[in-house]
Formats: sequence, C-alpha cells, structure tokens
Amino acid sequence: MSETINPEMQTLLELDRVIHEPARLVILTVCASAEEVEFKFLETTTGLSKGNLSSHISKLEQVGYLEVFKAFRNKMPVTSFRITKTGRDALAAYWTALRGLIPNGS
Amino acid sequence: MSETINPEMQTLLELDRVIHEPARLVILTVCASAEEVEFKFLETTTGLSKGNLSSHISKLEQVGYLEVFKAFRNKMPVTSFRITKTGRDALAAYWTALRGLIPNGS
DNA sequence: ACAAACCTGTTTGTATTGCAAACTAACATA
DNA sequence: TATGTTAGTTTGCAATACAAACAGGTTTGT
Repeated sequence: MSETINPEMQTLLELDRVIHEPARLVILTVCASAEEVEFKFLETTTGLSKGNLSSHISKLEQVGYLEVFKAFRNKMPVTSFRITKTGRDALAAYWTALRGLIPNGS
Repeated sequence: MSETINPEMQTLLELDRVIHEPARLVILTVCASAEEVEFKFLETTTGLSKGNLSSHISKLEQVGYLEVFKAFRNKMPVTSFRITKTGRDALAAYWTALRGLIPNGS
C-alpha cells in the first residue's frame, strides 16, 4: 500500500522544530558558547528585539533547553541563561541531522 | 549605539523562510531531482497529507519556486510540478548558507 | 441505471507561531 | 516632582502549519 518514504525526507521532517527556528538556534548557539549569558548580551549579539528575544527564551526554557537565573546588579535586574545538558544534546543532534542532509556539490 | 552583530547570526536570521520550512524543503528537493514531479508521487515520497502538501505547493508556486501543470490522464486529473530557475537558485543558496553555518566537530 | 466506493486534489477551520509595539517596574537625574 | 533610562514582559495581531472536511469526477458492483 504505502510506498516507502525516503529516509532523508523523514529526517528532514523530524527536525527539532524548537531548534529549527533560526532565532532560537542563534540564541542556543550563543548560550552553548559560554558558561552563562545575559539578556542584554543576547539582545545585542543577536539583533533580536527584546520582546521577540524574551518569548523565544521562554520557549527554550519551557522545553528545558535553557535555565534562567534572575538577579540584581547595581540594583538593576539582570537575567542570565545557561544551556542545559538536554539543550546541548539537542543542539548537537540538530547539527548532526543537518550535516547528514546537506548535499555536497552546489 | 548598536554593537556589531555576529555575521554568522545574521546569516542564520536571514535564511529563506519559504525554504526553511522542512515540508517545503522536502518538496523542493524532490522537485529539484527530476524534470517533472506529480502530486501523487510527492504525496507518497514525502508522506505529507494531501492538504498539507497542497498548501505548501501553493506557497512555493506563489513565490515562483515551482510551476504547476494541470492535465488529465485516463480521464483523471494529474497535477505536475517543475522547479523554476528561481527555485533552483534559492535552494542552492539555502544549502550554501547552511553549509557555512554548521559547526565542524560535534 | 444507480449507488457506493475510490481517485485527485482544494478549501476551510483551528491551533500554534513569530513578531514588535505597548506596557510594567524600578532606578537615575535634573 | 517630573522626566528619562534600563531591563525585561505582556499583549495583540498577522502569518503559518496542519488535517478534516469538501468538491468534482471516475470506476465498480449489482
């Protein structure tokens, strides 16, 4: 009945959608490159608007890819993030999946 | 005012969203691998539902990445697609962009 | 001849996103 | 006091993704 579905297609269709969103991929990548990252830093390095950044971060927190730390510095709120092991693994898996999908030539 | 934004981040955030959607990436990839592709073939090779497939194809047609040909075979409607030059170029550009983004190691 | 089932797609309705403008809250400065 | 700044969240809207329902026609069975 059902002809076989190309496994590469399957892989593509099963990509982690949380990470696949470019804004979140950027955020997660930045977080993966440092122990701990602050909101303001993310804002400037990514160029995302505060609101957009805030909601994408919420999503990443929801799914457990990021931990959020709230504190005060000079009496001002400072929110920081750390990527979790789950998040790091998910990111690695995403890149691995993509690496397998990209065609060689042009 | 604005501290510089990492150019790799920029690249990521500027990925062609039409192609970035996995379903459409699959469709376009299949279409790029053959002269002409039929709806039914796409349905079975991609595993997408008819409705889903239909609307993604509409989108790809809208932006000029796909041409649509309607005909009848054995009295039944048969819809076929060809990737356009624009579409092929966009797909190549997408892969090129990604290739530059994927980290080497794990 | 007639209806039930099937084929090939499209349209519709819903739920989820992505996004930035508007907002909150607290501190700084004049 | 009031005016602005910093740091982030919430709200509201537009765009998307998705599958269920639908449409138009053909074939099969009786």
